Amino acid sequence: MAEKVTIATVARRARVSRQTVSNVLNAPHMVREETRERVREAISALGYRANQAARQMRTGRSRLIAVRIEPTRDGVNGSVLDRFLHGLTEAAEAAGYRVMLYTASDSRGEIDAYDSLLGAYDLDAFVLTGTEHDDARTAWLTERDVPFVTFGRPWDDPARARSGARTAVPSPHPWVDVDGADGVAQATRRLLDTGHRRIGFVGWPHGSEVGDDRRSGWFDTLRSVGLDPTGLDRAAPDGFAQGEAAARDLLAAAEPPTAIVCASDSLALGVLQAVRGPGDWAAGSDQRPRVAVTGFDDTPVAQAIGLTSVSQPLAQAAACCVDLLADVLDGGLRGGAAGTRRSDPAGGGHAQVLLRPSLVVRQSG
Amino acid sequence: MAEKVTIATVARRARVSRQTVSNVLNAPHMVREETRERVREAISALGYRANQAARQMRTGRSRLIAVRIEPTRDGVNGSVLDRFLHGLTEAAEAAGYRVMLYTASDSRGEIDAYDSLLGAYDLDAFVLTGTEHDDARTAWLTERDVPFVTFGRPWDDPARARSGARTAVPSPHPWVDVDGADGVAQATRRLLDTGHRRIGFVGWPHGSEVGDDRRSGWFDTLRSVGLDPTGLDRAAPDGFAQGEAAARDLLAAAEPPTAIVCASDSLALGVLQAVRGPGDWAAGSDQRPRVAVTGFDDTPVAQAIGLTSVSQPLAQAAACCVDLLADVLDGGLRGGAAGTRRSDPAGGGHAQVLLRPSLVVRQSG
DNA sequence: TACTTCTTTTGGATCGTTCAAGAGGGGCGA
DNA sequence: TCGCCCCTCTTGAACGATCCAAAAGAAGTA
Repeated sequence: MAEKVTIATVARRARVSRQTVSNVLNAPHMVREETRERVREAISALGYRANQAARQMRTGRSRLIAVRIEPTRDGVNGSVLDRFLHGLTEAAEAAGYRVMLYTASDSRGEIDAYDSLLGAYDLDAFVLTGTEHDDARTAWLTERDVPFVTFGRPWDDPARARSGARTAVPSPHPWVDVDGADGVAQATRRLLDTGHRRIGFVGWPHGSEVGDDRRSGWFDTLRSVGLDPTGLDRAAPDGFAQGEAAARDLLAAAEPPTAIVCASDSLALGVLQAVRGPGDWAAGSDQRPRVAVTGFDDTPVAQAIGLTSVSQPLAQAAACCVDLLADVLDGGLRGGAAGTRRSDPAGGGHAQVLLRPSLVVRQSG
Repeated sequence: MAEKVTIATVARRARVSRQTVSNVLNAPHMVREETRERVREAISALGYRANQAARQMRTGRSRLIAVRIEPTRDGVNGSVLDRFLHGLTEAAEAAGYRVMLYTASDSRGEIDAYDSLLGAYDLDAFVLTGTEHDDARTAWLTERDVPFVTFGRPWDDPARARSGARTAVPSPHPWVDVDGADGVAQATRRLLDTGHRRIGFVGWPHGSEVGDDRRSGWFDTLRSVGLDPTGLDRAAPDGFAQGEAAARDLLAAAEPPTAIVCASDSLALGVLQAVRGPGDWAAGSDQRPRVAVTGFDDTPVAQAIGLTSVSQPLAQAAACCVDLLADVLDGGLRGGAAGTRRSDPAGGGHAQVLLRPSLVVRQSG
């Protein structure tokens, strides 16, 4: 077992003091070029790595970011969080941070978890996935000046949230989100472009912010080209069977739609079932279905089944979360990720990023 | 902002010394009942929480466990790791540990990650998911006496691995796994019980340990009742289209199988496609398919589509991983999880746990 | 009373790092 | 020449916990 390498070991070898080594690491400009080089050489020769615990004790910063891991959701959308987590971990590593997990069964439990994590591990920041109306968690964190970013808009004021970053309204906290309305609009527009005129929508029951936002993308797009969406949408809880039932209902109308846009892949899978013949299922089939179907989230199932779906840039969203946090934590030293639509804080508001999803076109539509 | 609560704050309030407070926390038996109570009262009144960084600096233990988060796999099986992670985090919290994530693109990168994590954060242990033949990572960790558990058997010697814990062969390191062969055997046996005699198998190409293990469950079960499995299995890389192709090939045989067991839900989904009529897809349908199909992993897709599938007890597996680590780290203070088949170390080997999966029967078979 | 033994408490040292303050040397203007 | 500043580097102290050695107190024994 090799001797433990500390800053003192490095200092001895480079024939300087501990503080100089520390300066090379944290404030290189204060050290003369020649000395800096000598210290760097010693560091890599000895394989020195700064001990985070000791650093944390002095600075109060742990370089740790916490994110909640939720129990797998019902339905097909299980792997979304998974992909986000992976992106988050990767981006955090690049920025010199690590990701720590915690669980909680509800908002109250999540706040307890914050308390415990902050007390024991001095966490630097939190990433919240999914935001609620009038969120108790964001209030708690804000009150205590704990840095955090949400993946999901603060939906407190629907009218404001709807417009999102497009008008750069001051935000109560930094957030990153994917523009669901835009994704659904892309899907709808493409169907219009390929000649469809009666385009239906199967989404979640009214009242869910994310669901209403996605529906608005379909609604507004139809209206913008002078088509009447009335009677062409159905609301159903997320799920295969619910999607199928909604689609059957929609198709039983006097003038059934020739295409259906869905708020999730789970619903879309059910809709496809209601709509398609057996031969169409094959991934390799180039046979067009009778009714075009579009999903949302581009889950592995959509990929397997050949379902056209709206794909969220999860890795990019995760990278943005880390960027925003790094801005707060490191004092704006890092630039934003490339290609993001970023609204910088204005009038006391916080940074907000709204990403555009992309449409992955497959055989289903 | 409240004053920071340290062990000294608690000591002052309870009118004892710091050491006495520390003893109450780490060696309560050394402190007189009355004093102990007074200190406990002060701790909860002040909301004191031990600072892990300071504790770690003195003791060298961080109470942190690391696990790799992999990029989402191809195919339907995305949420398996997700569920395992959730269970791991929950079990770790209960045992007083936290879970930290890291990424790596290959074995070499993973070893670099170990090095970095150990150097910077003094990690207590690692959980490896998925094991390879002749794994470089386990060798590295063993060499440096870093505690770890693998979720997945060490497959170094196929003959030995096949028998698993059933014979309690000394293991090179602690591991937890799910008995895939047993899961497939359960599925096969159930098909036999419901009258099937020609039962096929669609699995991965030979050479993958997990795949061969699952195939053996089907093979051995047929043989045990005097049936000949010859010609009734097909090998295909994981995926929907591959499963469909394999099934078509199988069904084109002179005496096609009346039921097909699959090594994954992805394959099963493709097999179902090759096998079923359109009406059978509905989750609510009670129409029996022409050919019974069984998957593996009980993914959300299987749940949505009504596919009979073998379900891995992932939460339990995660809890076992934590138990085994706690045994090593805390010196065997904790008992094993209830209801596990546990082989305790014998003759210098390490603890190993082989869990039984369960069959979730749905409409598909 | 003095000595021993056992329990409980105390003060000081320590882990590895960064902060605050200061020392030493050279350049520059008065 | 002196004083001042700047640049570079060094020294001592601190963060908050635990470990260690030893003191204080209680109780038993000669």
